Amino acid sequence: MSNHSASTVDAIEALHGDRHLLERSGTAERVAAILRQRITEGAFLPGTRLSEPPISAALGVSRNTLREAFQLLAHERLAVHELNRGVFVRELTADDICDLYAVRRLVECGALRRADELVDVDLAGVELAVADGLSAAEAEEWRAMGMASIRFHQAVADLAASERVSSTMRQVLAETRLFFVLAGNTRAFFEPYLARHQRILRHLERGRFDVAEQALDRYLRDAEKQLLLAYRRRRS
Amino acid sequence: MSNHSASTVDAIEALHGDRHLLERSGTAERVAAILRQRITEGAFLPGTRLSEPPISAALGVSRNTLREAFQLLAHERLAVHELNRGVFVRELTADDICDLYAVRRLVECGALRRADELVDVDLAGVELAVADGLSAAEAEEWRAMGMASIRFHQAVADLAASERVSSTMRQVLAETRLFFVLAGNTRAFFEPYLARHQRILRHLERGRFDVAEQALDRYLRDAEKQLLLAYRRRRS
DNA sequence: GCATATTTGTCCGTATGTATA
DNA sequence: CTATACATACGGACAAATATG
Repeated sequence: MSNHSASTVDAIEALHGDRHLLERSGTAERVAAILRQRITEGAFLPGTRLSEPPISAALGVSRNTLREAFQLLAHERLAVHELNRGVFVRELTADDICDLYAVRRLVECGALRRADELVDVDLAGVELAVADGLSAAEAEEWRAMGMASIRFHQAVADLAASERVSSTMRQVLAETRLFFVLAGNTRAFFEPYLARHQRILRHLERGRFDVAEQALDRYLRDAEKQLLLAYRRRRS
Repeated sequence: MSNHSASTVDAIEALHGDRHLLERSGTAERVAAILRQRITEGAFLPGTRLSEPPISAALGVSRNTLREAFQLLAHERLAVHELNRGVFVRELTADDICDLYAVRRLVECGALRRADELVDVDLAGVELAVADGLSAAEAEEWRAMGMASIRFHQAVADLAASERVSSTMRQVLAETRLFFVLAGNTRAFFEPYLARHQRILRHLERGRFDVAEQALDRYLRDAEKQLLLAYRRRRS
């Protein structure tokens, strides 16, 4: 037997999905990556102004390149740009939550429908994401589990085997991360979804894409409700 | 020899006439708007390098601002950015056509499905786009008719009443315009779709969103086939 | 409501690295 | 291999808009 386990092979295989991260190597993209992480970690809270002078000084880049990075974040909707006022970390409204989940239902369920009419569908990415979610749950690493959940949904969208569908999904999921800081990256928020990930995967493995689609649709509607609840609770 | 053909030089020269569009706020976006139009008109052909020095000189903006505009175009996929090489007008492959139409089926049909579960759906936008298409056809303005067709599909996506769905559709349709220059903005290309726009609208007006969705799906599959044909013909 | 300080928007000059003839 | 053209990134400058006391 080879010293590469099945999951290792899968992990290497799944790296193909990360190739889009390597294509960019400009400074602006690297700066954007740093800020992106800080924002999704909650270090820069929603509404915070991202001021040019201190940040460019702190990161050691010029204002010009920093502004390019800001533009990338604004395009991802993680930040908003107000003319002559600067860029701010996006503040979410209840409407944003509804809108975002409407798009996710449209794209993710649509991806499954599209995958259903393809001849060759590779479920390795989905299986890996579910396995990672289980490991994270056993280790009680709730933040890692949130990331595994993100990967699950990205993998589902990737089943459509369309570069543009995957790219749209990446954009939408980047925004979804903003909700996680809202929900606090807690166990109570993520754990209930583990079983549903597994159930959807089982449907897919049996080739029942239509059943999987319905399960995914219900899943997303429930997640939306729960997030709206957390949102209102925080507001009061 | 430079990779700027004589017609490319002419296209850059003609930019001097666009300087009057630069008067309002958001210079980078205004520059992007000009280049966007020039690209979709076919003034800058696919594969053309968008060189910083001549364009910034012709439009009277700095290279910094121009680079911001390039980034916007790259994000819309109208241009591609290659590190340390510059930005080029996107060259389309047959795979791009298939991928693009797969996304359009997913988004547009998904939007109709979403609209079906909304209580209040306003068809005014769709009706207007169809009417404009008819006027353009009677006046035999085939380029105007292409624009009306774009508006029709955007209006269909807007029925989902989701800011993000509409935004995704705008992105996809911007790319679709690249195909029009490929198909040559001709009567033969656009005219057959007029009747189908009307038929889809009639289904919507009768509240038969499911029937409209099927008609739209067939419409998009046919359009894809025709475009692939035009693509291969041009290649030979 | 006004004067001041800060910040953004935009431009320029330049040094360095990279690709191509 | 060299030379040229170009993109990348920096730092400084100034006007205009905005925020602050």
